[in-house]
Amino acid sequence: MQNETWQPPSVLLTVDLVILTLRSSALHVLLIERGIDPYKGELALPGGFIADAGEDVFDAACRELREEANLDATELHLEQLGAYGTPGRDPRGRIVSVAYLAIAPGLPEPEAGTDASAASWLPVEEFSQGRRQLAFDHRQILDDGLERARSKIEHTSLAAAFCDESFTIAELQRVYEAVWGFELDPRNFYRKVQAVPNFLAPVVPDRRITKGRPARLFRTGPQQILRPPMMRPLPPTQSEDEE
Amino acid sequence: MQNETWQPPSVLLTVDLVILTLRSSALHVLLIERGIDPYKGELALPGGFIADAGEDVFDAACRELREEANLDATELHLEQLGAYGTPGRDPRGRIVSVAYLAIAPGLPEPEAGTDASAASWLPVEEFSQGRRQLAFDHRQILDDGLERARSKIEHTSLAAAFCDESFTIAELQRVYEAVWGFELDPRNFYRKVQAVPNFLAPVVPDRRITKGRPARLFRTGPQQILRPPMMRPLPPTQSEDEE
DNA sequence: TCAAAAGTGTTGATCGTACACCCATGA
DNA sequence: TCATGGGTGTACGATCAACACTTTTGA
Repeated sequence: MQNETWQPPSVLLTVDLVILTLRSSALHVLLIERGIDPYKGELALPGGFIADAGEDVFDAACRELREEANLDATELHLEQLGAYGTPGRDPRGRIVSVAYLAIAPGLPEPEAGTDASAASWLPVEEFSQGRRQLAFDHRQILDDGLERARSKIEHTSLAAAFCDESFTIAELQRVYEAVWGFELDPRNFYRKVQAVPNFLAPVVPDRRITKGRPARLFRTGPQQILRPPMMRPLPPTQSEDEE
Repeated sequence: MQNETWQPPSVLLTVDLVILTLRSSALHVLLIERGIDPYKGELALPGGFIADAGEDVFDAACRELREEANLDATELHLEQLGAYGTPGRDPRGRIVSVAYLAIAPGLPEPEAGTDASAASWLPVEEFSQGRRQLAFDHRQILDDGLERARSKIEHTSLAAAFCDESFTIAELQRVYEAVWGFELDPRNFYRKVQAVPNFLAPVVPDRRITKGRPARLFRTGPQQILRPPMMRPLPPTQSEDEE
C-alpha cells in the first residue's frame, strides 16, 4: 500500500478505430499512411489523442471518425473493443489506447483535400496471414476487431450495419460471406434469416433494378439478439480422433 | 487538428476487478467496503491506481488481485472487460478505469488481518434487479462482467475456470446453472458436454466420496472453443407473434 | 423466350429434449 | 436393501444441409 504523499502516475490517452466496410463484396478496413514519426510512412489505424481532459472517450472516437474518415458516428455502428496499455507499445512514452470497432455501409473513396485524404480502404485479406504489417500494435487491434465482427454477426443483428437502411437478403448474405470467408447456400440463408423472429422487417415500396427477379427489401427489426444464431460453418477441423 | 505547441492531456489510470466464484452453488462476486472517500462505507469492486508509469495494465490487475483479494493470477482466469472513461465517473478527477473479469474456483472467506480483510463475497443475486447499489459506475461494470461470463460459457470452456483442476460433470453443471440461473437436465447435460470433442479429458485416479455412485473426474482438454456451443435456454420470450 | 436472380418444396441426417431405466456406492 | 446420485437407451419433434424446382423480372 502506498504512503500518503504518493501520487498516482498519469498516462496519455488515445483512441484508435477499426473501421470496416464492404466494397465489391470484400471486407475492407480504413487505414491511414502516417505523415509523421513514429512509424512515418507506414500504415496505421485512424485515431489520435483525446482533445482535452474533459472529453469522453466515446466522444473522442466519434470525433476521430469525423476528422479522419469523414464519417458520421450517428449513422454507423460504433462499439468499444478494449484498452491496449502495454508499456512500450508507443515509442513516444506511456500511451494507453482505447480501441473502437466501427462498421459502415459501402462508401465512396475518402475525398482528397480533406483530413481524410491520407486514408484509404484496404482489403483485410491483405493482412490476414501476417502478409502486411501495421504501425504500433495496430495489427493486434485489427485482428481483435475482425474476430469481434466475425463473432458478433453470429448472434446479433450486427451484419445489417454493413448494409444501407433497406437491403435485400442477398445483400445481407454477401456480408456474412465476406466477414466469414465462407460461401453460403442462398436458399437456406434466405429462410434462415427470415425464421429469426423480429430480425428483419419488410419494407414495401421502392424495389431496385437488378438483372433477374427483383428482391424484396427489408430493414432491421427490433430484435438485436438472434435466436437461433447464424452459425458459421467450421473451418476444416482435423480433430476427428475421438471414439 | 492541433497546433504544434499543443500537448495531449493526461489522465489517471485505475484497474477494477469483477471477481466471480461459486459458493454453495450460487454465483458470488468479491466486493470491498470502501474505507476512504469518495463513497466511504459503500461497496465497490476491488481495484486501484496503477503503481507507476511503467506498470503494464494487465500486471496491475494481477497485483490488485493479490493485494485486495489474496488471489494468485496464475491460478485463475483473467481477461479484460474494457475501459470506462466517462468524465465525472470519479469525483476526484479524470480517471479512466480498465476493468477485468476474474473467475476463480470456490474459495474460503478472505482472511482477516490482510489487505483483503475488508473484502467479502456477496451473492450476485442481490444486485440483479438494481436492488443494491455500488460505488462509482461499478454497477455497470459488474453487469458487463456478468453478461460476459454468461455469454462466454456458452461457446468457450470458461465454465471450467469456476471448478478445481479436476471436477465432475455434475459440478460443471452447477456452474452453468448458477451463472445462467436455469436448471438443466443432468442426463442431457452429461452427454452434451462429453459430445464436444476435446473439451473434457478423463482423469483416472482419486475419485471423491459422495452419497451415491462415485462420479468420473475430468479436467479441461485442449479445446477452448465449444462446437457445438452449450446454448442457454431462452428466457420467457413473449414475442410469439409471427405467422 | 432466354438468362438471371428470387423464392419454395422436399428429403434424409442430425440435434435437442424429455423421460424411462439401469448402475454403483454408502449407510 | 434402500436411498442417492451417476450414467445409458430411446423416441419424437425441431432443425439443418443439399438440391430440384418454380416464379418474376430485364433484355
